[in-house]
Amino acid sequence: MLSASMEDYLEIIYNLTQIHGIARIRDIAAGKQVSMASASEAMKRLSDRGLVNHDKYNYITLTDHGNQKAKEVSDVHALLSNFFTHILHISPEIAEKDACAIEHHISKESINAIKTLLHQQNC
Amino acid sequence: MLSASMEDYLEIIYNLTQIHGIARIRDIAAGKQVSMASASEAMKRLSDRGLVNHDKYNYITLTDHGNQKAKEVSDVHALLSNFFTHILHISPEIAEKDACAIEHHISKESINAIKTLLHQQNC
DNA sequence: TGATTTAATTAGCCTTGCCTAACTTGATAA
DNA sequence: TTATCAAGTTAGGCAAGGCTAATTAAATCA
Repeated sequence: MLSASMEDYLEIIYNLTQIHGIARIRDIAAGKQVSMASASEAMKRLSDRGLVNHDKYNYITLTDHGNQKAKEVSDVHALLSNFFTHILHISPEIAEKDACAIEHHISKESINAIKTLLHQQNC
Repeated sequence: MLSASMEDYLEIIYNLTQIHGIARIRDIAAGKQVSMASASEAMKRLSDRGLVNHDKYNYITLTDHGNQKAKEVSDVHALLSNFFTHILHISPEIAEKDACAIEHHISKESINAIKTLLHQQNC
C-alpha cells in the first residue's frame, strides 16, 4: 500500500511533469512544502518501489507504474474538487484543500457514486 | 492538532462510554484493532493532553475537553455515514469505512454543506 | 578555466504510533 | 488467604516521514 504522503509526492511529480516535462527535487519539495532533504529521501523510497526513475543529482520522472498510480490519484483529486465546488458550492481554495486531504482515503465505490452524481447534477 | 489516530481513540472511548458508562483498555484496543500495549500508550498521550482521565490500572473516562472533541468527531462521522448511504447510496459497510477514514480530514465548510444537502435531499 | 552559487545528498536526530515479550496489579476461586 | 488468571503497563524495538547541518556535485559567471 502507498501512504498518503507517497501519493502526494507522485501527484506533485505528475503535475510538474505535465508542465515542465521533468521534475526536480527543489520543485517537488516546494510543492509538498517539505525540505529538499525530505523530498530527496522520498524519491529514494519511491525509486526503491519502482515508481520513479531517479539518477543521483538528476531529474525525476515517473515509471509507467508510477505514472498510472499518479494519474489515478490526480483523477480522483479532480473529481473531488468538482464535487466540492459544484455540488457542495465550497470556495475553490477549500475545495482544493479538502480534495487533497480526502483523495487518499475514499473508496472506489464512493468515487464512482460521486461521478454519477456529477453527471446528473441537473436534478 | 489532534492526529487521526488520536481522534479515533477519543471516538471509541466516547462510544464505549455511551454503552457502558466507562471504557477499559481492553475494549479500546479491540475497537481500534491494536494491541493493549498500544492502547495503553495512547491513553498516556491523551491523558498528557488533558483529554482523558486515567489512573493506572483503572477505567478511562473523557475530560470535558475530550468529550467535546469526541462528540465533534462522532457527529461528523454520523453525518458522513448518512451522506454515503442516503445521497451516494453506498452499502452500509463501505459507508462506515469511508466515514471513518474521511472524518479526520474534511473541513467544517464541507461538513456544513453536506448537512444542508441532507436536509434538502428531496430535490 | 577557475571560483562561486545553487541543487542534491547524506548523516544524524526526532516524533508518532505501532509491535512483542516481560512484568505488575487486581480480581477471583479454591 | 493464597494461588491463579486476566488486565494493564513497561521495556525495547521498528518503520515512516519529517528536520537541520554538513557535504558533494553541477552549473554559471567572471
